Amino acid sequence: MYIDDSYELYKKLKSLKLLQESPSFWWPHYGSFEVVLGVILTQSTSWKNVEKSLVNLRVNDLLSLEGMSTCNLDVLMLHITPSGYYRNKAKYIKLLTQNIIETFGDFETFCTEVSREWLLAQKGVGQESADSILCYACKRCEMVVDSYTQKLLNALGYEFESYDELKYWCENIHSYFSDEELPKVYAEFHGMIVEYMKRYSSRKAIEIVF
DNA sequence: GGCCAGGTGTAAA
DNA sequence: TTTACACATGGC
Repeated sequence: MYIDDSYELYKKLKSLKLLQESPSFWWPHYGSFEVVLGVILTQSTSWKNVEKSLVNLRVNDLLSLEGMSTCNLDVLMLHITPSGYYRNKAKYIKLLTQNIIETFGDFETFCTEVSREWLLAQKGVGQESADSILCYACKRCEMVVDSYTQKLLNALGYEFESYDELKYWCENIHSYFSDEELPKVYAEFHGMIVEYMKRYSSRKAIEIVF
């Protein structure tokens, strides 16, 4: 099957009913501070391992901006050990949360005022993490693309030079939706791509559905 | 036992 | 500006 544009891909994935009907728009606790932590923790790491870390942080009452920014670094490393790269990730989380408080004061202000450039200037936050935070924590109008997106579109015959090129191809669906529904559409679009690839591409079978 | 996961920073070419 | 490598755990 040939896919003309991102809207067709979106509709196709939508018809597969890959996401559970829930108000969370794929990322658990969409729109909350917890998403920021998940974004860092899940870098090159399975979500199962991230959940272990999030449980550790939750039972120790550390799932807040203040809790994270003031937490002892060694304690933080211990809690997030299951997610791998724990030394780097602990440092990045601590710095990021401290900078959020220093620059924006609280999470709500952060969500409305933070820019992509500000996020990209933070250690441990690359393009995908910046967009993930904007899309899933701040409910902004930013599409996340990742290696799954890349692989899927390559399999469908597309080639992209850069992250941005791929992102803009995906964001082309914007003309089919209102500004109000767009953040959720992007959130769900990326979520559907990930779920699709996890299910069908694990070996070689992209053609199963397309 | 090897490979991969909801990537990023850094150093060297 | 690109490429190579380090960072690390747990599931399959």
